[in-house]
Amino acid sequence: MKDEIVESISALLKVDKSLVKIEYPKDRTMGDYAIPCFSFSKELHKSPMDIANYLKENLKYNTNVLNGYLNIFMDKKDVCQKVIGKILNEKDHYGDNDYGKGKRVVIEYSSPNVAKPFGVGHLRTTVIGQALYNITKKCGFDTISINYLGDYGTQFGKLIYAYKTWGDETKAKESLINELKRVYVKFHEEAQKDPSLDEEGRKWFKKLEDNDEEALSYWKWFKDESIKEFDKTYKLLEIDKFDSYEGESNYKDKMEPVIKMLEDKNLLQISEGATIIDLGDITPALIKRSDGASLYITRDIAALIDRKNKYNFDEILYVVGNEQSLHFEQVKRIIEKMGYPWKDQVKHIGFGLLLQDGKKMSTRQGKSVVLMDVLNESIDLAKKYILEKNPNIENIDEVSRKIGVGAVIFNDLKNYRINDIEFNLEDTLRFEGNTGPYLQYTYARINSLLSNKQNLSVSYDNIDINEDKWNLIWNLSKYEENIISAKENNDPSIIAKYLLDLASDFNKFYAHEKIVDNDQNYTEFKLNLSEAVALVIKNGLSLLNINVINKM
RNA sequence: GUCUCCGUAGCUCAGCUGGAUAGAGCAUACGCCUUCUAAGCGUACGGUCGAGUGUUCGAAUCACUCCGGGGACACCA
Repeated sequence: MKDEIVESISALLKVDKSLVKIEYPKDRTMGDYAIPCFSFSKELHKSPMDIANYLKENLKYNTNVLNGYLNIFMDKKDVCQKVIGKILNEKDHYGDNDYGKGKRVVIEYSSPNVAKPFGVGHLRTTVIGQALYNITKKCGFDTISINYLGDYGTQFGKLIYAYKTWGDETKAKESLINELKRVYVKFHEEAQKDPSLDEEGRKWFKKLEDNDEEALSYWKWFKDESIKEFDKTYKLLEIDKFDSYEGESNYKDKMEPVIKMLEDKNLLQISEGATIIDLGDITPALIKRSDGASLYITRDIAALIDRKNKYNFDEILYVVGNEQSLHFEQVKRIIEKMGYPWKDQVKHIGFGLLLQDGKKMSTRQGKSVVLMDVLNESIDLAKKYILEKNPNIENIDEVSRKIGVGAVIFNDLKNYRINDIEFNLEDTLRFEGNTGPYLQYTYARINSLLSNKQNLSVSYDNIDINEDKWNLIWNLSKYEENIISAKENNDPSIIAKYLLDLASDFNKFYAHEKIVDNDQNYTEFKLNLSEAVALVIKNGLSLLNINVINKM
């Protein structure tokens, strides 16, 4: 619809298409599309009003002119028939588009640390990453998800030593993660008294690096058990699987070649005993410690080059906190200095902190909060609220799980990702206002209406499309452009806001008029419209990895 | 100190690739269920868009300066 309008205007005024901007009027009653005519004014040496009036005379659309804007009114019945028809026909595929057709995107996200509980610190990367994965696929990209586990480093030497020294096999069988946590704490306590323990840790890490069998088998055991443990959290979040599980350990033998390349290109310098790359106006990157050990950035560069070779991506997204922006800037500069022409394909998708009372979220002891605990707490609270509203509900466990988990995810995704978000379980689970449960409630409401549907074909002859309905239909037609915008900005909150707006429009419609009435044809039309809304809510929430509920 | 992000209603935030009277939710006060899920809808109250200067026909939006807050800044990841 938009393209046609741009074509006609640019032809009529003989101006370049890029000059023709199509906006949405602030007030929806002013029109469906708005063309500001100010920018033509300079080009054509006429007043915006004259230009707008000229367009009004010569365009085949129904228009009006106000304050230098040309407002266009679409044929409501025509749009309505097309949009509803398209949605009911395409169902879950409504909004599919080929924005990214033929292009490949790699997304790295979640990335919990092996041998540690899945902390709430990894919630944001997980849900933002997963939403971007879903959105990207919807846009037709060939998408690859990578979970880059923190599975390497001196702490594994310490863990092996600690487990060998103080580990209890029976406890380990119950929960290896808890047992590792216990011995790791013990290690640190003992190491305070006896610093030689740190040396033991380093020795075991060295053994691990040298592929010592015993060290490797412990390490592998820790890693396998950790992944099993993570899968419980992923299952609750309904994240099936990642296309690739990698770890820092995958790159232990790929770093030397990278360092060699850097050397060959004369990029390395020695400074204060360490090996660095000078990056001009930003902080130099530390490639090797003064003791010769490699660092995080070296592994990241090795991994990046490896992925480029392996996947030949058009874009790679790193869903990692804002605080690492310097790190990624360094990575990009180094890639560029190495002579690779694709540094602009590397994108850091940063996000703000999860705060509680204005401070980084942690337990009373200052430890990181276990994500599973937060989700379970949310589910319990949801259950309590649901039973207050509806004591006879069926499938209470399933419903409270979907609402409890969905609320936490929605709370994370509803705001612009760069901003810090305040986490308050009460607010998150509020059953009023801009929340996940509000959307799920709207869906459930529509779902119960739909039992009245008779699947008749609708005649549009005597149908009145009032403001409530038109707002809804117009909003439904904008779904695809919102998905694309969410991808362009790599920001799932665009979808979340869109859905809130849509649900709000539906609830107005629902409150203002009766949907099932005596007029069979009109009822069927309103039910079709309702079903279209339900399909889009379901579809949009699924992009955010949130489930809908049929009854609540 | 340098770099960077942020500053919009009492609170949480939209709007920011410049455009028509600055929008939601929560909170507060009212109103709406003999009729489809009131987890909803509506009304009222609430704003020098941190401050200033500039660019522009037009600035919450762009640029610069300042103020306030967060984060990063070499041997962690």
